[in-house]
Amino acid sequence: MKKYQQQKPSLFEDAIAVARLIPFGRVITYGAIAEYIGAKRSARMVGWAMNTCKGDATVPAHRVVNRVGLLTGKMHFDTLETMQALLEKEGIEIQNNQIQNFKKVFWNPSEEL
DNA sequence: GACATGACGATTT
DNA sequence: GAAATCGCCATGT
Repeated sequence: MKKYQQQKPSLFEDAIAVARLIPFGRVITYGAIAEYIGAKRSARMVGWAMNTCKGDATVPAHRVVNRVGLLTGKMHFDTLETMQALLEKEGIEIQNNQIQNFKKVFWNPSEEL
């Protein structure tokens, strides 16, 4: 069995849980998730969590980008265009692997959840 | 069992 | 103000 499925909620589970809550047409940063789950300095783990759950289609990892709106994790998808394509499908403008209206589409769980 | 690494971000020099 | 460094937790080797 996978270790991260432990009964005790870990940063990974929480990070994944938050990622699952990202509404359509919105994005969030690794740091925001980390901060929301109480692991401000663990933005890395959020990305790692996405990697572990990358086989899980219920986790919209494409809506998670780094703090500047850069699609840093696109290389972990099936193809390099998968992530951007999904985001554009949701009405998010992307240019040069970077979200343009990042501030507008940014989803703050503390305010909107 | 120990060492190195990984979708990042903030702090310090 | 820019560059270098630390922190964080889990996974893979």
